[in-house]
Amino acid sequence: MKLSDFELDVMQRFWDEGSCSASAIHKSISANKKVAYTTVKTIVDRLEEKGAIKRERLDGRSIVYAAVIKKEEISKKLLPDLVRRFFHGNTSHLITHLISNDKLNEEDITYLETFLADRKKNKDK
Amino acid sequence: MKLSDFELDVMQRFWDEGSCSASAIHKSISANKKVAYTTVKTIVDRLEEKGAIKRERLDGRSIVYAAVIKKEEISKKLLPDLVRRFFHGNTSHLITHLISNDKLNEEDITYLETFLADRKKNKDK
DNA sequence: TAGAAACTACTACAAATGTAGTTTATGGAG
DNA sequence: CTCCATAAACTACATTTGTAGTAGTTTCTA
Repeated sequence: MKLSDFELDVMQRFWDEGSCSASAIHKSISANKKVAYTTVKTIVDRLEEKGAIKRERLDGRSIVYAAVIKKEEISKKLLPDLVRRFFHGNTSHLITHLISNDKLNEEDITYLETFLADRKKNKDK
Repeated sequence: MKLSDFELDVMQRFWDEGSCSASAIHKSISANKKVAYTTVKTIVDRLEEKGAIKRERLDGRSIVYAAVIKKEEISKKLLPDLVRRFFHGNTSHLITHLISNDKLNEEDITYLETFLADRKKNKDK
């Protein structure tokens, strides 16, 4: 399933906040960028056509939709593409890039070290 | 600068192999998917219009183009978006996701540990 | 040197995307 | 019970993207 940027922004709301109506999505998105309600509704309609969300119930006249596809289904497609394109298919290179460029704080680093250590331990089992 | 998927695939060649002609790009891409030469040429033309590449010289009748924008310029835009969308803006989450899901081998893990250790050392200086 | 091969420039077009207006129906406030 | 704000449904349209054909031009090659 291929989703456009705007469609992804809308899915974000379903993934983060669960089921909601088109107007709820519109309110949420309006906080960041000016966009007409009907624009958002169009995207919601397209997501429904694509089978990314489905009608769950009614709240007054409002249709409450729920996500059908999971965030992971999308990221599992996007990540390998990105790694291939920008890091020669080598995940380690992406990781070191992230560590170098994304100003991780000490806490993050420690967390990662622990994570790596744990992973090694579990691997041995 | 926003580039489409196909445009990115073409840029890939410039980034990896340096300056080249439309037919060289076509040959390279043809190895993976069947596509007409003129299709590739159209993408190359669009990349030139966008200012992503420029004419460098001629090789017989062939125009040899060179990348203008750097890979980093693009990935520096895409990565934060991806992290925001799929990992709540938390880079560490993306990293642990990559470590967990992308079957890194022992070598990769060791490399990362070393990388983290070095980074810590340099930070102290 | 004449024709083939290959390359550029230009044109075309359907599908996807971002954006929003118009029409119609209705839940709910007073 | 009536009216209106609001939501759904439908329509519209410019731009971008993927895809490729055609026409014209230039370098080789036999």
